[in-house]
Amino acid sequence: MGLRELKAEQTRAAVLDAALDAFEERGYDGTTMEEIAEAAGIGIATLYRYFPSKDQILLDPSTRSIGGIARHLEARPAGESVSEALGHALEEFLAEADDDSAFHRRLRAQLDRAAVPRARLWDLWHQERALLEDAIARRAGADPDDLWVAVAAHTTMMIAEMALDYARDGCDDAPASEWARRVLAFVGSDAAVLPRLPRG
Amino acid sequence: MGLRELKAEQTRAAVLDAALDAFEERGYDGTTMEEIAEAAGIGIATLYRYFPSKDQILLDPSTRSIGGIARHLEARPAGESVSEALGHALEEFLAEADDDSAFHRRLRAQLDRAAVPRARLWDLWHQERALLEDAIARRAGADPDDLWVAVAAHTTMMIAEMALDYARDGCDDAPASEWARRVLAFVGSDAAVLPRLPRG
DNA sequence: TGTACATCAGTGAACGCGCGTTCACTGATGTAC
DNA sequence: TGTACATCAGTGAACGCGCGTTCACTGATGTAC
Repeated sequence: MGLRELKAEQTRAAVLDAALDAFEERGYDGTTMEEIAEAAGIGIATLYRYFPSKDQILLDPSTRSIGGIARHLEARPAGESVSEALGHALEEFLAEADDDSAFHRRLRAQLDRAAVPRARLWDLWHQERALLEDAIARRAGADPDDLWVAVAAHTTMMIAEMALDYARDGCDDAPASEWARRVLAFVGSDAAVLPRLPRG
Repeated sequence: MGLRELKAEQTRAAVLDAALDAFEERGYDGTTMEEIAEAAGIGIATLYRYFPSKDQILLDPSTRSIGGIARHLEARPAGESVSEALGHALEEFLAEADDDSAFHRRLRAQLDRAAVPRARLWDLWHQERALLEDAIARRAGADPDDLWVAVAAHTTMMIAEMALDYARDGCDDAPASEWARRVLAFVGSDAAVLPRLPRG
């Protein structure tokens, strides 16, 4: 890595640091791009060179990790069934989240508080699910439009989302993968409480 | 209803009409509040008197119908099990959506295209789910923080979301309740493809 | 039924604000020879 | 190793834009008597 790239990385990190501090202190909407630039020690034009919009500052790590579950699924050995491979992919994805730095968690907390970035994050989750559907269909040799494929992807993402939520805010310190196990115990068992539609 | 309220309703409807036309023609971001006001035949200050922000124009019907599933659940007879009552509540909620006017569908299509309103809509879904959790817990006499309650609410909302999505964009003209049945066949059966976590 | 007053929708111009863009430029870093 | 040139990060001021707010005001509708 040349000196230029090194300095660019440093500048990028300085912006993230400055922005996070400012957001935590004054909130996302209460912080201007000018203030972020000043705190990061760069000019406003430079800031926009690194991040094309304010929300991209918060979304930077999320954007980089898009497609994670699908990639994990594709990396699983061919011998595993779809369920097994999906379980391992989910496990690995959640383990990554558990390993996330405190910095990532702080970013994520700010993400949840600001409407526009949150909308973008949801868009990313939607993309993640679409990628997962493709990966499931490929592994199963099924049509990506098969309903069971969509259901499998939706369910997996729902479990992932609940596991991450509870690992972050839940009542004990269990890691996300443990929460996924607990959730799954209620989804996949005979004791599951599902809506029972009338006139079956 | 007095003359004042009547005129207010008319004005509100005129704004929604004008805004929807404009959004469909030039997009949400490509339409200014001034243009909407002019097309609705009112002043800009009046427009802000009716809708405190641009996104609230698109969210108006969604905001009014918040808490629908939970209300349906609470209206079910006490004799029904949680699963049965949840099934009926879901069915009734989806039937309402199927009955929605073409106008509502057009609004919803624009909602899906604009980031900020979409974020607000997701917030509303989140609230809807929280209300449903409370309603489920009350009916079952359970603690609202029980994990099975959250799982039941999440799953129900997931099914509702998928059913509405497929009813809107799906490959055939089946109503949302029919799509819910199809989805449920993959969630609640032995054939369900769920992630199987390792080291159970 | 009429009168006097209260209430409130409607008005449009002016404004503050911050996002994101653009510009012509400087100077540091990288590279070719 | 030095020189000449290319590349590109960084700059800051100025700007366009549209959202949402505020203001003092008009006039229609509602109500008390």
